[in-house]
Amino acid sequence: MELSEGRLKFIEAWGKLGSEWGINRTMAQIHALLLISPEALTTEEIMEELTISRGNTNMNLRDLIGWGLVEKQHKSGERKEYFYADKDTWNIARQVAKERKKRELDPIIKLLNELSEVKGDDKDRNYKTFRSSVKDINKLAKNVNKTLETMLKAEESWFWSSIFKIFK
Amino acid sequence: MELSEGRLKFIEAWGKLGSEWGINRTMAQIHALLLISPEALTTEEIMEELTISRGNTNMNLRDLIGWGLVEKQHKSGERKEYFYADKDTWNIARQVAKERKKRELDPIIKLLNELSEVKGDDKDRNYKTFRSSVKDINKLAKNVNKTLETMLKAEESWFWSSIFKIFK
DNA sequence: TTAAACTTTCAGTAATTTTTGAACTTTTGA
DNA sequence: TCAAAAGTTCAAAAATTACTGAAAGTTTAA
Repeated sequence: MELSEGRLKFIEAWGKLGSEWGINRTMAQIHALLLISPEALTTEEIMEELTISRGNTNMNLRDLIGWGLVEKQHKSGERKEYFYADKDTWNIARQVAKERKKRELDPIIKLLNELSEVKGDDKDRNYKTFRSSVKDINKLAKNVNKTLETMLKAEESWFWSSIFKIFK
Repeated sequence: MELSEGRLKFIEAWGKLGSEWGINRTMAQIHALLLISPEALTTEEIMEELTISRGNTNMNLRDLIGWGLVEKQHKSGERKEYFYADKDTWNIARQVAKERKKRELDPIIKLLNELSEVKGDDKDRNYKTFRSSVKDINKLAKNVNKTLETMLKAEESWFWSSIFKIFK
């Protein structure tokens, strides 16, 4: 396979994977493009490479920066902004985990705690099942949460940092 | 909070969570409803509770069965089919991991292996970055894959089964 | 074999999400 | 201070995804 074909396939696959996990396809594609680009790119270059509009490019780049996956760079003597993606897979995974935890896990734990307080009749089977399901999911969510928190500050833990070395 | 309100919030939240992770909202809501229902429910009951059409209910139930999260039940003397969800959170997580691995991870690993074969000029910076990114992601994907495989047959491993007891 | 009870399918419609592009804002250098 | 170049915004359009409902299919019992 040629490089140019490989690049296209990579971008396409990364976009598809993103959309299967609730991430905007274009955003994932821009990320993919930056991942395989040695130098930082301009908005123009991204627009052209992926044939998408200026507005779309701009918005998705901001989102990627918001996710901590891409950073703006300025070259001295130039007005233009350049965009660069961190290529360390472990950092990428870390960032994504961190963001999704904040955006999704934290709110769901908050809700589950509220739902644990629901009052009802202990003889009501609906009530018993509700309580039991909420309790179990809550427990799982809290464990995942605790694990993520530990992972996200792995440096401090000899246990996790040795586990992670296996992955690196 | 009252039970009826809690049930609605739970269903809503599960649906939202699903959609954030690339799972059809209605499918997640049906799953949520079954999770908090002590008895298996009929199509009619689900339709009514969630105010969705028969066709929608039927298709999403099939998908849930396909994901291994819901099972059909038959009550003797009755024509109707009843649907029941496994309420063990660990089984749910397991099933989801198993299915997503099969549907998404396996194909991406296949592609990454192909992309590892891309030929090019070692002096080309684009080529070098491409190779390096593909290689790193491939490594991560394979490690995740191996870990999932181990987890999915956790019973056989004293190490993982003791880790999992923490989560249960 | 018929009919009632239930399930499945899918073309058309509706809802949601994403993208465009042109107007607007900001920055910079002359 | 101005105009060119770059960056941002967002209403409307396009694309995608999900849902409905009615017709077709299946199963069961008499």
